[in-house]
Amino acid sequence: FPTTCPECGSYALREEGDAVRRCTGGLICPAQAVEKLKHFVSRAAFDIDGLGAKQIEQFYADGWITEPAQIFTLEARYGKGMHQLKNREGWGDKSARKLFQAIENKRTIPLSRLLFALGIRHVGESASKLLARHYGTWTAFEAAIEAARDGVGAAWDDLISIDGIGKVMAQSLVSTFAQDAERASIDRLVAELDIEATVRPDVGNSPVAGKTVVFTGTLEKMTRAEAKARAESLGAKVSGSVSAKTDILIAGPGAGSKATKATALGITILDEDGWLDLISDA
DNA sequence: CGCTCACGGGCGTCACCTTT
DNA sequence: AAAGGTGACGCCCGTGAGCG
Repeated sequence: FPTTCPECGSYALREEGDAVRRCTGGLICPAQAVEKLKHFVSRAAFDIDGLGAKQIEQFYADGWITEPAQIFTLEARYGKGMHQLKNREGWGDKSARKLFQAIENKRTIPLSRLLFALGIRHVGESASKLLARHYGTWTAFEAAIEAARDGVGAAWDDLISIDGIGKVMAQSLVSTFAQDAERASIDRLVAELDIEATVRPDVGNSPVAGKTVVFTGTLEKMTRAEAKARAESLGAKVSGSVSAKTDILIAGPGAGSKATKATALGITILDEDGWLDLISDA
């Protein structure tokens, strides 16, 4: 990407000696803006079919999409007329229609995905789920972050009381929402969306409630994402790495170092069927 | 029909945040 | 301070859609 940031004259990240400095240009930094957009459409975020890193770079370069909210106004702006999407090189009528449909499909989005998609420092997929579960709705979340702005008081204490959220992450959230330009961009996005509230899972008599589980290898009866969602809905914590705190490793064919480590640590290892048996009563 | 790209599935590393 | 875990990488592969 040829353009450099007018603030730092460089790309989003640069190294100075041992330190990695982060451009503070925010939204006026093209390198950051395009990376944020790529993150926005990535798998665990909005996951819009037909809109990947490559397309984002092109749309950004042409000024068609410069911030997330503009994804949702793309059809209104380029669905018809002289300069419409289906006339672009590499695009035909079919792919254009599919993209517009894929975008419409994601206009309704779970709160946790939206939070992750915002690309706030330190707030990844896991932290986004914690926040969504804690606050439930966008309205509640937004109000809480604003109320926590000064880093003191009940809202701040409540925020850092969430298991897995510390001061660094809390500060990152608060300062993002305190930046006017950033905040305005988020508001424009939210205005385009229908955000689904998060319901706390009813753990009930789940055999795996409170257990930490790790998946490795290939699952044959479900996808990773399905398996993870199922485990979480049963109150299990799904981690990506094996440690002494792991309760169960579910290992499919092709399992590698995680299975070795789990064996060394004496952790219960189940195959996919064993896992399905375990959770079948729940 | 060849090519490019999206996409899903996987592996591992490592800095660094949170918890103990 | 160490342990535990997350987040963000980079890398691999195979498959399938669809443009040209």
